[in-house]
Amino acid sequence: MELLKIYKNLYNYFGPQGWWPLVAFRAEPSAPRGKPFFNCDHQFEICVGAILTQNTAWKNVEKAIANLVKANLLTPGALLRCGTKKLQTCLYPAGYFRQKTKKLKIFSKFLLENYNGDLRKFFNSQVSIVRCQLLELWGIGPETADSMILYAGGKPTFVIDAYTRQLCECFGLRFKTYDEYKKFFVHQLPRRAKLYNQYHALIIAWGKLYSKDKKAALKILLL
DNA sequence: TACCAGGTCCTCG
DNA sequence: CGAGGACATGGT
Repeated sequence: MELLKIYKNLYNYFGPQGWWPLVAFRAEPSAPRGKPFFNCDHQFEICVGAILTQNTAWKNVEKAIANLVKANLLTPGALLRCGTKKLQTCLYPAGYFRQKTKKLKIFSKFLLENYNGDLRKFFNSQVSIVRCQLLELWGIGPETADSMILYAGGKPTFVIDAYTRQLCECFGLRFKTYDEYKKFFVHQLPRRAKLYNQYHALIIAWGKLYSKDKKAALKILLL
């Protein structure tokens, strides 16, 4: 299973994937040197999206984020101050709305208390520390933490999700833990955020196809 | 009508 | 540890 070759096959088929699908703020089209440009607001939206999309279709997450925007709640301070009932109503379409309300509150509180709500400051800390801090928070597991670090922080951390495991499974590969999957990928790929970002996004595109048309999806891998 | 979607936490053996 | 269940809505 040659990961770079698979990457190329996926890239050739699906083409370059967009940056994290922002709802409230569009990413700047004229980013310098192809680097994604985002500010604190983008970063926070990405983190919120990462939590809301846990085991949930992105379509439903979009509705919830749109509600947050309309209610002017897309900052750590506003989320923390917002009443639980009101926040639950906003998050309702994303499912697990009681749990997710709690998760967003806890995450916002953490950011405010430790980084004054400044996402840039947070992600500029050492990656291993950022990851540990995220994992200590209730409601944030390894995938959500890595998504935040990669997509909001722009740091090279490979994200493993259900589709990634599914792809490995196609090659008869199965590991026990999240970290074992991660090692398998990072040991074989150049350590670059851009690559990790595209690769993960491509795997998602592939996974969605796979769920509809296994044959077509398998064919792409084996080109 | 069931089953699943870019997981995580809790409980029980 | 590891399996099994709970959490919840919306699309197919």
